[in-house]
Amino acid sequence: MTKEVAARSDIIPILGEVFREYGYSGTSLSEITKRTGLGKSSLYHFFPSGKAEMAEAVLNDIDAWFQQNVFIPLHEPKITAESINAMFKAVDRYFQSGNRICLVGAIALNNTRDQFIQKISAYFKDWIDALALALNRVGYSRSQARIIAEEVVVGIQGALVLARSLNDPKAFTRTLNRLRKKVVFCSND
Amino acid sequence: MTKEVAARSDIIPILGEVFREYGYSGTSLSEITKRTGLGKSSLYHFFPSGKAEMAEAVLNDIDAWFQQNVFIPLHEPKITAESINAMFKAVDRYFQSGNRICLVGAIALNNTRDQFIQKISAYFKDWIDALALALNRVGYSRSQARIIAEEVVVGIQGALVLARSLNDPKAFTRTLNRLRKKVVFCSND
DNA sequence: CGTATAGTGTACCGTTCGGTACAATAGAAA
DNA sequence: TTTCTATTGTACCGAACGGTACACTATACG
Repeated sequence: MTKEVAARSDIIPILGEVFREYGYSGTSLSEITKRTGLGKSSLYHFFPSGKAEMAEAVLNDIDAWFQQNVFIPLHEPKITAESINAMFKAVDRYFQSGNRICLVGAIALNNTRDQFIQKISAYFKDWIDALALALNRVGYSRSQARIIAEEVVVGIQGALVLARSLNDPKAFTRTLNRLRKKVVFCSND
Repeated sequence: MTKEVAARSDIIPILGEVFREYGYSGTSLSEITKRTGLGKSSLYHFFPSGKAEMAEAVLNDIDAWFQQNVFIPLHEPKITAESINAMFKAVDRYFQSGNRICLVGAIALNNTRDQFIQKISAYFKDWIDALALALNRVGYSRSQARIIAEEVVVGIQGALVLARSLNDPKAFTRTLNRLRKKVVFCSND
């Protein structure tokens, strides 16, 4: 019952790493067996529908992380500039200061997107909605909050692309700092 | 000599479409034969090294387009705000107002990146360099021009991710307009 | 015309793909 | 111990993969 290692939930992060590295179609089951140390039979025991179910589980895992660490905190009624600052910290931690890509965004750019379009669009919608709500509560007008929230999410995604393209994680850090300063310290645009 | 249809250069845009749709690893030769109408033997006649050479040709094609329509115009010594406006127009046309993704960015997020890293990083470096130079000539300080140039490219890439994720090309148009206004009309940040 | 080269159709190669069948094992519960 | 379920190793499947061999046709050029 109280097993030290709960297999299924333990391998999901590994699956995430692999998908991040090879993309969905580029990830083979043999690579997954290598990295997880599990044979095919075990994998199909945990994920009867195979690769698609694994990716789904990874996306759910990502969504859960963002719900807990980003979206829900932004929904707190008593929100301050510091709370929004905290979001930037969480984001920086999650994307390892630009060394980690956004799997959701990466999948969105491939044809794999069609298979996971609900989760992908929900991820970005939830993020923008939560941030817009928080910005509104912190003083921005409703429409202004929407615009800035979208700008922040766009900036984060673009910065991840650029950091990866230039092999320069600092590009992500620069963008994150720029966005944080813009949102938290001043509202003049 | 003066053939009506020069096969190799004609199919490169088709290859681009296919890679955009399926990603590099997700694109199979059989899909390519379907879309181009060419058999494997013809494909290997034009691209002896196979899929990798096709992708390389596509990336070269993209680079040539951006050199001609974006980078070189930005290097014109006599540059005006209107010239920068023209860049935004060219970008909007290329990405079909948010209905087309950036293949370079998409490849950058996959492990395929390692194979094409030089071309990918050159693409973004050239873009930012050219835009920064133009912004500098138009009145921005050198350091300010760099920062804004990066912000613009980051914004474009992020907007393409978001537009694709939300199935909402308008998100791209919104971002492009925001960036254009910020860069062209005012320099207060 | 003849000849050379550019381009193509067909059949095939070995490998890897995602996925399945099933018997064997491990471990907790009784 | 027995028993049940959770987990795994091994062997295998047909299909698709990227790529090659080679003979064939079309076309340009002398």
